[in-house]
Amino acid sequence: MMRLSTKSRYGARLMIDLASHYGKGNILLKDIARRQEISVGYLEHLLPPLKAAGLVTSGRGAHGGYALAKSPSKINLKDIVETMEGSLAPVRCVDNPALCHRTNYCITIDVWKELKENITRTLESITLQDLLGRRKEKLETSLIYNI
Amino acid sequence: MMRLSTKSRYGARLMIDLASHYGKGNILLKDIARRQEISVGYLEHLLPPLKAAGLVTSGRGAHGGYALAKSPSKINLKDIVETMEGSLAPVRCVDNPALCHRTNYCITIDVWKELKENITRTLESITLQDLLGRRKEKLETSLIYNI
DNA sequence: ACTAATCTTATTAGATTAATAGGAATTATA
DNA sequence: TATAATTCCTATTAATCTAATAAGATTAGT
Repeated sequence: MMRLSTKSRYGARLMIDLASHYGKGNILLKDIARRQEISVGYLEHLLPPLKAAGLVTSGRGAHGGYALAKSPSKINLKDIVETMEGSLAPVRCVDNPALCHRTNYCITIDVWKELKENITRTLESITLQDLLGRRKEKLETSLIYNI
Repeated sequence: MMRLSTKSRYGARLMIDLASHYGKGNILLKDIARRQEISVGYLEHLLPPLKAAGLVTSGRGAHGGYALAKSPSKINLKDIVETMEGSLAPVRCVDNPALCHRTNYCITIDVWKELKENITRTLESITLQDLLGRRKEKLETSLIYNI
């Protein structure tokens, strides 16, 4: 069904949460879990790859927790989704043409490549900073209309 | 992993095959299966939804087979992939916001909507006719360079 | 030492996907 | 009208992937 895994969905929310506390030191998984309604145990799976990708830093023990490794304006959704999914290719052969012996005369592979590039560009164009701005906006309009 | 199912991949190849025989009457699954290296049994699963979507017509019994319901220039990849996948939404809540109680203040849902629209536009822009043209081109350049 | 946190690995259950199999229904034609 | 060739339909299986939990090891401040 060409669906993002929950790793990506939760990963995005996790990173937005970290972004909204950027500059305030290490943030506890426990607190993120409460705010985002995701179990600590599940969050624990999301962080190692994000750390390996250089998107977050961590500290262990007391005063431990997580923080963004760089400013929210320097991290975009492509960074996050790509590390969570492993690849943005909608079809395996796009990353590894050797998988299919038809690659040489197959035209659909070119289309799937275009689709991947398009998805990549779209996600690249949205930074965590943008998302914080959007949230503020959404919150304000919902306050106006929902009270 | 945000992958297209093989239904979409095979569906695209099936439809290109039909497009390349457009106007020549009904085409046998047996022949498509041979040319595309897909089992007849599997192809049989792909066709009912394509037929329901008004993209192909079929005839049973002797002289039976399948044909495009309209010209290759009038069918695009969005038509095909959407009927094969059921939806192009990368996240369920995009099609059905009621699934998640956070929809009202969630910002990521807006991003996933944008992603869906982007994927839709990309696939819409490529018709079966375009793909036939590309194949011709690819074949010619491969003849030049691979002999 | 104690406590609170991240880190690591294993396991389970569930959902989805891919593919096959077998037979029913249909239709031109000999 | 029998036959052969085809689409159509339903069930089943096997494999893969995903989501989520659990339990303990490691680390670091107090």
